[in-house]
Amino acid sequence: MAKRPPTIPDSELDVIKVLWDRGQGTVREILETLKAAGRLWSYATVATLLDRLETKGMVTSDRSDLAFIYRPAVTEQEIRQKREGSMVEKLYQGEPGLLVLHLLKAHPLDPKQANQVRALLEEMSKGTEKPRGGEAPKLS
Amino acid sequence: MAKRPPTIPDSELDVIKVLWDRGQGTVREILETLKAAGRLWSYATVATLLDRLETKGMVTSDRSDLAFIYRPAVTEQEIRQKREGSMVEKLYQGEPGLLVLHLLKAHPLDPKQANQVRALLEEMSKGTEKPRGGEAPKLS
DNA sequence: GACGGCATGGGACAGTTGTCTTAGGATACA
DNA sequence: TGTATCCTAAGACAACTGTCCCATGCCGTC
Repeated sequence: MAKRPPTIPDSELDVIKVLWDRGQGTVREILETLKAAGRLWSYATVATLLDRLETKGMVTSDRSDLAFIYRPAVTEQEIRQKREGSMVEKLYQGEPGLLVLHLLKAHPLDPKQANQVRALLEEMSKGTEKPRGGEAPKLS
Repeated sequence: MAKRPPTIPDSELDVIKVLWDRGQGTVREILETLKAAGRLWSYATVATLLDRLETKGMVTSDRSDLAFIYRPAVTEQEIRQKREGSMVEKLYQGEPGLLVLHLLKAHPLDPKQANQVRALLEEMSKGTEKPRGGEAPKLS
């Protein structure tokens, strides 16, 4: 039956995002933050989601006097990476370039971002022009 | 209870992708195509997935002498669009540009695609060169 | 006109997600 | 010390996913 690898469904994502933002938090703090953002969940719901995140190893908790304090155990970058990866693989034949193209066509960028993208491309092509420029493309 | 809006989970995606490729197909044809691609499912599994896709309105079927013939009722573009949209919203604060940037940083494009992207940007900026400053900075 | 195939319809079943209720322990303030 | 609070633990429950089994029906062939 090979358990499926752990994923972060949307509701859990909402929760861990709060942790990414604030660094840590108790159930109640997270609940309030979410409430402020329009996500009106019950206390128990948030607790359950944190629990599930913990069993998946996505957050850690440690007990303080009063309540458990949760902290993210994975970074937003990692999750983005993973999601992008699976999206590219599933819908773009494993070609990130296709996704980029598709995104650009579907939603024109505002000029500032367009420039950032251009700059990035510039830099990349510089790096690749005379290959082996020592990319260090590690950026997790 | 508010039924959740219909989504296409991964396994169904695998099935509808075959339909996008070949235009249409019977259960058996799809099964064989998938098998060739390494997805070894039972006949019943494929049938179930098609069934679910149909109740979601993602494919249509019509009976021929022998077997049902299925056809996609949504395009790959639409699904991509939807997935991109929710990804951008959930992980990139609704800013497609951020996703693009992130993708480029994480996976350097091969030169050909880089050029395509550049060209696209060029074209876009031509269209938007002296735009109205009104970006519509709507981001909830 | 009985048999072997392939098809459909229906259901099964465990694991995941979305959300919450409730019971029971610790805290805290009157 | 009693009562209001807040916390955790446990688990409920329906919908969705991933995968399949089986009963029953149509069809062509021997």
